[in-house]
Amino acid sequence: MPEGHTIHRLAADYRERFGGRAVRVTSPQGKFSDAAALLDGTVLETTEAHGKHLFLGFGAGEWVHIHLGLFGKVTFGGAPVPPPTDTVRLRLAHDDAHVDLRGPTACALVTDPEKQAVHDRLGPDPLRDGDDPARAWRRVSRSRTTIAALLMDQKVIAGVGNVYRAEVLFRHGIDPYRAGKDVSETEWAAIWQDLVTLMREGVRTNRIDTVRPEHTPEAMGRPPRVDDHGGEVYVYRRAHLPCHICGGEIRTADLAARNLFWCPGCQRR
DNA sequence: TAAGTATGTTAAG
DNA sequence: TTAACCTACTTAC
Repeated sequence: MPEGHTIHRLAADYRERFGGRAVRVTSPQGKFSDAAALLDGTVLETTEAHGKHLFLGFGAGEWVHIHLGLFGKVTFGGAPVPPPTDTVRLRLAHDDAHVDLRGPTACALVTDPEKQAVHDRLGPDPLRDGDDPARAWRRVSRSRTTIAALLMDQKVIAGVGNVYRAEVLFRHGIDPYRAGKDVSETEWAAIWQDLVTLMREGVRTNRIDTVRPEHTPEAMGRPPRVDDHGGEVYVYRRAHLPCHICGGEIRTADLAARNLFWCPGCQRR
């Protein structure tokens, strides 16, 4: 379930479990077999995440560039290593553990310059120390595109997906259809800082929780949420349900082929 | 068994 | 704007 927090968490998990060790590299499904053969038996030196892109560094300028897309999944497991199922694109293993990658949009061996080209086309990432929100602000403040679309544009800001997009706009009371140029610099600074906090928490817990303590089901005497997407949220996938704060009906719409959710009562144009 | 859905992206028209 | 790609799970028939 991949937004940026998932990928940063994966970078840490791959590094912790396989970093600094020689690993067996295979591609049971076959689409990565040639590259897997080249890497087999070499040491995983480092890992890195930028937005939703994951890089596994095998030294000598050899990187595996992974993008999970909508369906990709990574599962870690221990030893003994079980026989792989036929959808495993990439398996790393050593004597104590293994990890399987299934269904990624991208899994390719790339060089340093090719990796750099990926960084160059991504905007600043709230989860990368030192990334500059002003770079994103320059684009947002000059754009007639909606803030909802801009938050999903990885060239503008890297790592935000459909859940963080909907939730951060709700938390700041901003209507998703407001144009970027009509968002104030103060509002943008607050959105960025909030994303830093929310996404760091997401890396820690491996899920997306955006509801403030005073609005949780327990605090408000509501029944627990039924939806199974993992975290506690205000509007994501809550179409036609009452808003936790104003009680009005949460709306949903298609925006650039993705589901948008917002509360017209709490979010202002 | 088939259809529908999902926290994503790219390329073609 | 649409289709294509990748997987797994749920629901309908």
